[in-house]
Amino acid sequence: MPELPEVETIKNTLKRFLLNKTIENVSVYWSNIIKLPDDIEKFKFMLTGQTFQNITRKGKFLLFHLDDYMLISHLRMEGKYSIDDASTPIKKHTHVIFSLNNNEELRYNDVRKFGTMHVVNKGEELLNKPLNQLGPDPFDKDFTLTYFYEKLNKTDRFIKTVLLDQSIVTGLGNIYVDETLFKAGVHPLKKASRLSKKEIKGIQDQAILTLKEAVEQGGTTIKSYVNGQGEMGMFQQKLFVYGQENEPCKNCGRPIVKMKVGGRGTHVCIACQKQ
DNA sequence: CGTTACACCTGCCGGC
DNA sequence: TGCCGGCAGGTGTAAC
Repeated sequence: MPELPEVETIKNTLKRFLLNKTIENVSVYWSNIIKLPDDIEKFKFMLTGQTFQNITRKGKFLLFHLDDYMLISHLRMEGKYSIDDASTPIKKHTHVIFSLNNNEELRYNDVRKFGTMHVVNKGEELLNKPLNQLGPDPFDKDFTLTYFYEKLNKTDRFIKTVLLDQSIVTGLGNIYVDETLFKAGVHPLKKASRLSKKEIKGIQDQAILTLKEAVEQGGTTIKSYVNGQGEMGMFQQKLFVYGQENEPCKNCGRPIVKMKVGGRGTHVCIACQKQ
C-alpha cells in the first residue's frame, strides 16, 4: 500500500494527534505483527508509560520517538493507523491498540497482516534491523547522482527491479516506479547497467519531482487508503501509467500496456519508453 | 555475494 | 450461483 508520499502524509497527521501523549496500555491481537522484542509481554511492558516525543519517516518506515525507545512501524501492503475514541467498537482487522492518556487510542489495522513493528533502544535504530540495510531516502542530501550512478552501473537487473530495491534508494514502490520511468522515458525492462548517465539523472530527477508532488497531494488513493484522519490522497488524478492499462497515453495517445516485471504488475507506454 | 523464488495473509474480481 | 485462479501500494529469508 503506502509508498513514501502516503507514509509522509500519515506521519504528519499522526503527529498532530500523538505528540506529548502517553501510552497507558497496549493490546496485541495478532502477535506476528510484532517482530522485536520476541516476547509480546515485553513489547507491551517497554511501551507502557512512554510518551510520543516525535514521529519521523525513513523510506516507507514510520519512526515513533518515545522517551527511551524507538517504535519502528512498516505498513507493508494494507496497514493503516486510526485514532479512535476508546468507546469506538474495534474493527475486524484491528491488530494492535495503544491506549493513550486522553481516552483515545492509536489503532493499527491491517487486512493482510503483513505489517511489522520493532522496538529498539533509542539511538540504536539505524544500526539494527529493520533500518540498517536501507539506502538513502530520496529527499536526503546523500542521494547524489554519483552514488545513484555507481549503484545502477554495477547491476544487470532490470531498472524497475532496482528501483524497487530499498537498499539502493528507499521509499519508491510499484506506483511511483512506474510513474518515474514513464516520465524519464525509460523502459522498465532496460538493464540498469546499460543506462547512460543522462538517463540516470532523468530517473533521479523525475523520482524526486514525482514524490514531492505526490506528498503535496496527500498521496495516492487506490481502493481505500486514508490518512489518520480519514482524508484521502488525490495524486491518483495525476497518474500517467499506473492503473491506466488500455487507456491512451497522455503523451502520445497509444494504449498503455500492462506487463509483468520481477513478479510485479508494470505499466508502460511502449512508444514513449525506450528499451 | 548477487539474484530469484517463495512465504506471509485476506478479499475481490473475472471466467468457466 | 459457486468455485477457482489471479491479482493487490511490500519485503524477509531460503535456496540457487
